[in-house]
Amino acid sequence: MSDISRNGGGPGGPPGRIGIGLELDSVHMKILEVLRENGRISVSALAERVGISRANAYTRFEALRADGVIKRFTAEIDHVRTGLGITALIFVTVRQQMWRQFRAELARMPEVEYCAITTGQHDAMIQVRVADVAEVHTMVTDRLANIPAVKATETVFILDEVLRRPYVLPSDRDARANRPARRMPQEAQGDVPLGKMRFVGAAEGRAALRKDD
Amino acid sequence: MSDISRNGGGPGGPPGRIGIGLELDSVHMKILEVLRENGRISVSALAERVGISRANAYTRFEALRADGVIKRFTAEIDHVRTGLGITALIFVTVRQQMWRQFRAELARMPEVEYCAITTGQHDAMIQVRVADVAEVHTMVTDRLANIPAVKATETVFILDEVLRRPYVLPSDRDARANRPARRMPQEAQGDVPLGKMRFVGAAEGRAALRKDD
DNA sequence: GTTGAAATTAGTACGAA
DNA sequence: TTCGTACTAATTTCAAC
Repeated sequence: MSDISRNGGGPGGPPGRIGIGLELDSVHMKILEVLRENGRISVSALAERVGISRANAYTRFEALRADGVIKRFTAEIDHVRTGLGITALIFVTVRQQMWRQFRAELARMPEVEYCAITTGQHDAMIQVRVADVAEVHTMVTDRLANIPAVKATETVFILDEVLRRPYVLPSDRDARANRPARRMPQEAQGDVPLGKMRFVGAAEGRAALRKDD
Repeated sequence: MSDISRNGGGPGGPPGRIGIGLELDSVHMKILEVLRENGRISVSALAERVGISRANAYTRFEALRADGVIKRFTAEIDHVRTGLGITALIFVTVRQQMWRQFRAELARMPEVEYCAITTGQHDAMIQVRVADVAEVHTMVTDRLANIPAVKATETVFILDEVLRRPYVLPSDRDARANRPARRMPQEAQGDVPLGKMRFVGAAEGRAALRKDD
């Protein structure tokens, strides 16, 4: 239970100050802005682009790393070029109180790139990358369906990945034209059909069962 | 139209050889394996871990970059720590022949981290990161719903991100116990209810409308 | 494709503002 | 805290093999 409970639970408190870690100021954010675009930039060049001294850049860089704000540095690669040109999303309905088993099985599936627990009709969404559509078929029928924790699945293919930002920062939002003021935060959490929108609420009591089966 | 049409369209041809770029051998793959875990490793250290000379590592590293196999280096950061602790998935139904407009509007939404065009009930899935649930509400009702290209949306919240691998490589799959042989690749593309599985096919003719509205 | 040596740059330590 | 500088270690580049 990382996201909603820790930050979305209460409307109070400014964003950016969660937990006991270091406070993030605008300089930290600038550093992150540079590093998301170029994760291999030298600390010297980073200091120059952010407008601080090298020593300061080293200190802050290390602090961000040590504090877990920066989780890791990675390379984005072209999956088609490596032979994994097929991407699929598999929405999984998990049997209650079998989450632990589901997680354990996930760890044994290397073709799974991403897995998130969601509200709505299904319980989890996993993203897989494989070489051809037959492998998706095999994966869903032979591997996923054989996990007792899996009650049902629904698969869709990704035809194109239109956009992938390294990650989003609060500063991006501020750069936008209309900064929306917060309003009625409670209403948005239930089933609220508003015009074209449709929110899908979580099943009863599921939220409490996430981390520990 | 990047993924399915280029690799999944025909069953022939070995994976890993798509397009006219450089051929990727096992050494290239080893390099990618290292770089996905540590995007900031020096080329010298990389050479040592892969078991090749420095000069060779530099050549291959540069080739992978120039050829686009490595698209960029980035930092993975803790979104909760930066104040964007709420993650939501918005499934969008797009009005036919308005894809170009939809893409243009997406580019103007900095809170969108990822967008993929999918088969199935909806046309696209976008992932957004914001500070609180109210912002999701505002975004869907005020911004997305006002785009003429958007016919309908369905929103779910991400309660927990269980797993995020930097990316998947074919070598991961080979490390698995049971390597599945390909079989009936055609059947997997349609609506084939098989036991617990349910494939959701694409709407008619939508595949052809992806890149160019 | 590899090795080794020169030039450059990165990382560290420490005193001053 | 942050900056500036000097010092040490490592990396990158480039040459010959």
